[in-house]
Amino acid sequence: MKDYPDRMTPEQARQFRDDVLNIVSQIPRGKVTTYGMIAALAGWPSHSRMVGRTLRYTPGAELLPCHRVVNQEGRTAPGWSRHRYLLEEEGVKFKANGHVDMSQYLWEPSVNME
DNA sequence: AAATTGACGGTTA
DNA sequence: GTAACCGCCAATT
Repeated sequence: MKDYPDRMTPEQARQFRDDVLNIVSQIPRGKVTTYGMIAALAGWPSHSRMVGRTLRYTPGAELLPCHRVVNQEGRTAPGWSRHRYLLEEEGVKFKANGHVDMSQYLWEPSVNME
């Protein structure tokens, strides 16, 4: 059963975009979060791909700590070599398999939004 | 309108 | 660890 609309209204799309950018900007230094987490916080679970899309194609995402967003596996973004470097610069350690140690660096989002 | 494409998530082998 | 699928959904072809 889909508990979501078939298609986002432009208004919802705008809201979603704003929420995503807002959430990303709140990730503390040295911590990371996941695409799915952000999507859920924005009120649209299962829109994890849209989060990545937003970060990739939204001009100004470079001003945000978008490097603190990784997938749930702890892997860095494909085709973005700097990603890992930027995280290591903040003290985030990577496991031997090249993934972020999520159990240690995953950001526990604060519940005070809306 | 149908198929393909992703800065994804999850399961199975 | 890798690889192959499947589900997801807006954008693109």
